Amino acid sequence: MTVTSIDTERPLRADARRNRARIIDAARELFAGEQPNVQMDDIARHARVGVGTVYRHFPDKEALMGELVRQRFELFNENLRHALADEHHGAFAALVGALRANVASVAEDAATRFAFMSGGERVFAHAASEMEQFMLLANELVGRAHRAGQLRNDFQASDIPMVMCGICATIGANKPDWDWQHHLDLILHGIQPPGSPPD
Amino acid sequence: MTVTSIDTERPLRADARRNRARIIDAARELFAGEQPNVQMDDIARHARVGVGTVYRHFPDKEALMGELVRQRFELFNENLRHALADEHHGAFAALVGALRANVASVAEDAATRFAFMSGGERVFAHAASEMEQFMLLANELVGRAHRAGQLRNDFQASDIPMVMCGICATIGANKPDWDWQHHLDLILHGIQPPGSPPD
DNA sequence: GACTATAGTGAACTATCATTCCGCTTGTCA
DNA sequence: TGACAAGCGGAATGATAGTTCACTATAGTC
Repeated sequence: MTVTSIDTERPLRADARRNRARIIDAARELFAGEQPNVQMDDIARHARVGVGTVYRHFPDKEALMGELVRQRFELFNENLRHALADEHHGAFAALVGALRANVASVAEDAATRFAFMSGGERVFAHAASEMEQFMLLANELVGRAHRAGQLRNDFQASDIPMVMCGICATIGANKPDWDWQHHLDLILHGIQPPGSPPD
Repeated sequence: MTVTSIDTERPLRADARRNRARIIDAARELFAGEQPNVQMDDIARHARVGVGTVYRHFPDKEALMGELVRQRFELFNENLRHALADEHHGAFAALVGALRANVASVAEDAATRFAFMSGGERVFAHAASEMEQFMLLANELVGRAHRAGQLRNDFQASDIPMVMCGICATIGANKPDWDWQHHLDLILHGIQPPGSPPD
């Protein structure tokens, strides 16, 4: 929980702040799109900015992708917190809801999918603290479902990113007859305890 | 089922036949290894052959990878045929056995994993007939398990490559605390009908 | 309005790899 | 054992894409 930014450092100039946001938005949009290979020049052009400006804000491509991943993990964490706050449904339903939301979220973010699939240590490093938070929340959610007897004994919090990685691959393969919702459903069935009632 | 090779074409010269095999072996070994980016030069060097020789045998890198994928699918198909021939176990157990064998097989073949994950139409095209065969066998195996009431209604043969793709991603991510056997187990639990007895 | 630190620009540079090309080598067969 | 088609080698080529840098522009401040 250490704040790495020095408090004495000046705030960004107005135009720089604006451009930084545009770059991130452009990158997000392009990574959400069809083409698998998003290039720095593309991002710069789409943000209506020179490549040099992109490099002023991010030391390299991985850092930019890392920021996208970081922001995505913030969304993931919101989903997990929302599930933890849910009093109306059971512990398992809350977990399922969070997983569905996360998978839907990553479905529109090729950068994060890429990070999941490639191991991408460098990329993940930028999001280290959000990922740490993610695992804490996931542990909490999984623990609750276990205590309620609604989860297979051998399912752990660390299985969540693994399973998400698998579904990222299915999404990214972009095969018309591969239904990643269905893939997720199979897994959600699989993580219930043996002999669970039909759903 | 069309044979594209012309029967009148000459057999390869002895040295060429030997080199072709060495290239394929070298490629297989390198793709089985650690490094994610296998280059044509690497393959040539590892096969103790010039790059030009690699290109004499395969028009491009995708064709070489395609051959690896084709051979891997031959192994997959053997696994499926073996499962279909199995009289001693139930239909579900046979399916499970085949899936386990296939996943174990793909675990040592980054080229095929890559093909699964990237969609890789060009690569898969080389293995079209083996894949067709694969789907036929998979259909047969899945149909049998369905008829025995041992499989979720919504699980189809086309889910098999999808699920394998997901596990390929888990394997390829190469994270120490991600256990792809466990990933497969979760899915195998998930494809049983609701309310199945504990296993 | 002038000053200057901060920011922006994009052509040029660089690294990485797949792929080609052509002179040389070697199986094969009469 | 010659002839020569088939095969080989690997430096050179080309394409792609990330990154740099010398220069220009401008927001913030007095």
